[in-house]
Parts: sequence; C-alpha cells; structure tokens
Amino acid sequence: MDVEGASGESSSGAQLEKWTEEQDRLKKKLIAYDDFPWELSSPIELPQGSEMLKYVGGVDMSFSKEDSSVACACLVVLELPSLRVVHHDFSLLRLHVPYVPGFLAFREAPVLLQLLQKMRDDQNPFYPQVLMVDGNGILHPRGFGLACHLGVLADLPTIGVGKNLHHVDGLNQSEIRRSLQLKENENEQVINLVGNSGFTWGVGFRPALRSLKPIYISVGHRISLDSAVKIVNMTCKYRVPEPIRQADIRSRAYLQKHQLRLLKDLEPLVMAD
DNA sequence: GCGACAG
DNA sequence: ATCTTGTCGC
Repeated sequence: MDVEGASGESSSGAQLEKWTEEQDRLKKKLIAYDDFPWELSSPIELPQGSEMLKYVGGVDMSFSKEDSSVACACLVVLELPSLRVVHHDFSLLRLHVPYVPGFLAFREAPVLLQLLQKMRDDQNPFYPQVLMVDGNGILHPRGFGLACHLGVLADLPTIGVGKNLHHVDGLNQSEIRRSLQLKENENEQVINLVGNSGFTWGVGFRPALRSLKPIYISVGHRISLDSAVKIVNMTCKYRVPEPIRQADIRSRAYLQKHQLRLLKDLEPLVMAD
C-alpha cells in the first residue's frame, strides 16, 4: 500500500522517511512532566491565581464501513466531577492518508486540530484543560504517538489511551494481562509497562473489577504519567474513560446519521450540523 | 526471512 | 477502524 500512490514502492519509503523526520523534529518540543496551571484534587485552600481541573476533552474518529475513506471526527468536553458533556463538535470528511502503524497522527491529527482550533477561535469557555486521545502518547516506536503529536501542535496537555497494545520494546500483551491478573487480588489496577530497555512506556490499567482487558495509558504532552493515570481514573465509568467513550459513541452516531446522504451526493462533505 | 504492528 | 446477536452475569 503506497502512501503516495502513483510512484511505486519507493515513494512509500520516502514518505515514511519524511514522516519519521517530522516526528523526530516535533519530539524535541515534547514535555513529559506536569506543566499546567490547574489543580488535580482540591487542596485545603485553592492557591491564588490557581484553578481546579474542570474540563476534560476527548477525541475519537469513526469510519464508514461502505467507504473506509469517509470518516467522522469528534471532539467532546466533559465537566468534572459530574462527567456531563458540555461541548461536542464533529467533522465529516474524506481521508486520503492511509493508516500506517506508527504514523497514525498523519492521518488523524489534522482534523482533530481543526476541531480544537475552532473552539479556541470562538473563545469557547469549555476549551479543554487536558485532552484524552484515542491512541498512544510516548508508547510508540519512536516515542511520539498521536497524543504527543496533537499535544505539541495544539500546545495542550494530552493523555494517550490505547485500547490495544502497540508492541514496542518487547512489551507483550499477554504478559501484561497475566501480571494484572496476579495483582487483581491486591485490588491493584495499574501496572507499569517496562520494556526490555528498562524504560517505562506507560501503564496498563484495568478499572476496578470491571473488565479483564486493560487499556494502555501513556504520557501525551505537558503531563506526567502519574497525573495522567489519576485523570483517567477520575473519568472511568466503564473500561474506556468517558471523554473517549463519548467521542466514540457520538462520532459513530453522527456518521450513521449522515452516511446515506454522503453516498448519494458525493460532493458535499461539508455541512452544517 | 518471518511475524508483529495504536486507529 | 469495521464486519456482528444474543447472551451470561452483576
């Protein structure tokens, strides 16, 4: 599957090289520690000029089964601690960039950035203080997954949430599951993802006693792994944290509501809500 | 060389 | 990502 399509097999290699360079360039701007003005949990007295974490965003995309190039991107914002959705927005579009493992950002980041930018341009009061992304952060072959990519470009704290493990540095899905099973008795729900190199890429996380299958949390941008896990914990009603789950549900519903019309009129992919 | 490979 | 109903369990 060629990335550029017409130039034969060599072009895809050249494109991947470009993409890799771009990732390495952006990675220099990555901040992997807490770098935000708000407080995670309420202190005895809120320091002056400080605020609480209240608005958590989530992004996800769904795809048409008839035409896999037709996609719906969704951005939601939830209010803490109620977990009520206070904002949602969609973008229906055709994608021309293929999915290549390790390069998801080049397919999904542009439209997601657009949705964020629109909120910022509108000075929307619900602009998220932190964003959960349906894809990994530094848990990535070059330590720069979609969550990092979005975070750096939007200059926004982000958390990577994967529903499947990207096998990196010897990390193994079944080993992780077994480790979590062992710790289940201890009511332990988090396990560090330590690779062969000794580096901690993220954590495997299983909400309370809910499901056997973990999710994989990693640092996106301007946040520490500890804080990322705390925030995921605060927003987990089910296996997938609510911001991402809501973006998933709503993007799928929006797509189904509009795909009949999409298949009829091949032209207008831009429409008002 | 072969398999694995976020969404 | 998507194809897919009922069903077992709390």
